[in-house]
Amino acid sequence: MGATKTEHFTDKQNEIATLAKALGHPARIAIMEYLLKVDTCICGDIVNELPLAQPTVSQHLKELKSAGLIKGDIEGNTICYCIEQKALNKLQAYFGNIATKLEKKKSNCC
Amino acid sequence: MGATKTEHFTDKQNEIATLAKALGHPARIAIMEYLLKVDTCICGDIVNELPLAQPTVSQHLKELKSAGLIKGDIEGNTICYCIEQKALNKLQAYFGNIATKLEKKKSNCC
DNA sequence: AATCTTCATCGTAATATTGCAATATTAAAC
DNA sequence: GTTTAATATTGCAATATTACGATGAAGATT
Repeated sequence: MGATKTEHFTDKQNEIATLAKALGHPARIAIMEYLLKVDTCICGDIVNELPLAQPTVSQHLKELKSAGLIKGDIEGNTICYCIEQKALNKLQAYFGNIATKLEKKKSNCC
Repeated sequence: MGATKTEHFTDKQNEIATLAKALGHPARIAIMEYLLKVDTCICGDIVNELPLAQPTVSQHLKELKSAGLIKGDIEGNTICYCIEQKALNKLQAYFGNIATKLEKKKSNCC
């Protein structure tokens, strides 16, 4: 096996899982944090920021992009990668909602 | 390889990545949502809620637990699994913070 | 005590991920 | 047009994940 049975879950569940999965690696968290920190988007130096080889970083960027967490614009022979705000808003809303509901419940269990 | 190079990243980055990774599967998202919805914690019927075999569900629960997203108390021969609120608060805070910073930035790029 | 119920673990097959060296691609610089 | 610089792609080895049948452990039921 090894293949996730996505068919059986709702679109929303799959969407959140995809976003979470893409962030489920410290290198990709580090990339997001770097993109958040940097003002200009001359993002060629992500490789220098990370302790990983260039192809590996490129692959992580690709995964973040295909999950919709970042977008990349070609600009000459450099590429400008940026955080896709919409995706982060979704995550914020999702976890905010859960946290709020948990607060209300105030666990009558465990 | 296949093994993540966690040593090179900060504890915080690894922590968030671990939480995100654990949520990076629709079945585990579904489990969390079910735990959130259910009032009582007679959680033996998670298996019935999901389109997966019992050992698979058990394994997903184990992963959620080892990531610190849920906790489980043995109660007779059933187990009461509940959401670990602290973990959800961390996620909320993390993504809330990023979303806020993005809002302030108002992208001068891409 | 034999049985049932609930859940965990083991073993294993199929597939996915991680990481990198080597190699391509593409555009700017010369 | 050749070189340089920045990024992507390919191919591959090591490891991890996903899923499930079979089996085990342990309390509850009869």
